[in-house]
Amino acid sequence: MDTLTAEQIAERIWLSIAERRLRPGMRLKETELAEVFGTSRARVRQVLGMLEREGLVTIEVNKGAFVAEPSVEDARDIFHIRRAVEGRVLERLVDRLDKKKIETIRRHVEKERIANADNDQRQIIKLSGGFHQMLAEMAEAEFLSVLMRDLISRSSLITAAFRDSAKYNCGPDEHEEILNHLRDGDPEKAQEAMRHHLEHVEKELRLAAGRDTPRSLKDLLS
Amino acid sequence: MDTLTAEQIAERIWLSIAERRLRPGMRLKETELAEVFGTSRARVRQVLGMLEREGLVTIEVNKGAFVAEPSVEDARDIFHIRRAVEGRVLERLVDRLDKKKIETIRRHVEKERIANADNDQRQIIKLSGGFHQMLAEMAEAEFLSVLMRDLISRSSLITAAFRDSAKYNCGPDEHEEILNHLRDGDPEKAQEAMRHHLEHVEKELRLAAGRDTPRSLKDLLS
DNA sequence: GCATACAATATTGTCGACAATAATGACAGC
DNA sequence: GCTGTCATTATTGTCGACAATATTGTATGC
Repeated sequence: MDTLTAEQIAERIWLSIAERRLRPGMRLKETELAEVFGTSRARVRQVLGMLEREGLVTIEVNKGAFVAEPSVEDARDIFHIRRAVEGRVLERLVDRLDKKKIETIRRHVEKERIANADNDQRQIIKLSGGFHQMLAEMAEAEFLSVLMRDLISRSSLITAAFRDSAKYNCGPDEHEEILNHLRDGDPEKAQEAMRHHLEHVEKELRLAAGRDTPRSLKDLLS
Repeated sequence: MDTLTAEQIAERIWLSIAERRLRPGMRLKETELAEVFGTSRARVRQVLGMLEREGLVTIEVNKGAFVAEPSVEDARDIFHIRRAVEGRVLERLVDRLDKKKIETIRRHVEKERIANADNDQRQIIKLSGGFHQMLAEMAEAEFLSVLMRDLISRSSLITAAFRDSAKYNCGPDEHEEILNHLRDGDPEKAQEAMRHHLEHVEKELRLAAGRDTPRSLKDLLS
């Protein structure tokens, strides 16, 4: 892979943020990124624009790009909206799922299980988001896919920022439970399982008092 | 106004689409746009990227940018999701509105009324979207504002594509009704009025059979 | 010694030139 | 006269150079 596309670079940065290698507030210099990915500054700027739109970085004019620093309120809002959107997705899914799609999802969950067994963090993160993205795409509403992509990005950042352990331990069991209810054609239970899943993820965040992401040195030293 | 910012250019193009001067499918050549707005191609490309993310234009690699052509399904989906999102906004608003904010909204609706009386299409479109954007921002959830902006853009395109008359006759009366219920602290009635408002707008679209936007000459001549 | 002004450096913002690709038109062969 | 091929033109994609701005370092006056 010689020349990376903007999307590929964006994914790499997203993964670095989700893996907590890039922490909220960190500076993202254009020339550095360009060197790292062996590309031009122009492309890096394009990528940073995409990431800003997805809420992963903030860009200050004439200052530069930084990994975004979501607030506790942001975290709550995102999960709140996400519960609503995932609900709509499942609503739409019941009419649209056939054996073939169920099988596709099943294979995906299987991959998640393997990645978990291997403790392959990068794959775990990618596949975990991919599960929800796949459901949104099967709902066959263009905008829901776009929206879900956005929500997954922001959720990844929030998880990285507020989670206690470095481990991304949202195992595939809950995904499989949702899948099983979908297979059984039981939308209510699928909805319930999804709600439970999202609440579980949110509960594991430290949203109470201590925040992980000092906004500035001032906050850090006060 | 000598040099326009990317946002200003994007707004101008959005307005042209909403006013039906730019129709779905129309080609948007970079050099032409650059000349029209007295700017560089680089900036135009930046703007086109923004508009693509908002769903207003589609970009085909090595082909160029075109005004997006929403399908009937897209239209239904957008309004479906929009109803849900506007509902969440109103939910959050009840706890957050004070006299000052109510007054701000009231003044906005007043402006809408004036624009309507003057039959100033451009102002009508801007203010009509601005009403919903204002509510979303008062809900104080960053992501809801971003989301609403997106939904408003796409709704404008859909309205332009599927509406019978050229007139943008979503008058300020329904906005005022929502405002009144909010002022009275009656969330249920506000929700009801919003639902009615959005359904009214959607009902006025020709989403049944005939579509306004031929995807290609083949469709047009078959 | 401290603060302020100024210079040097680093970083981002903007643009125009060139390369790559697609669309169009001309021409030759049949 | 029609079709396929090639050349021409038009348009988009990419990049590096330069300008504008912010940051850091240095010196100077008090």
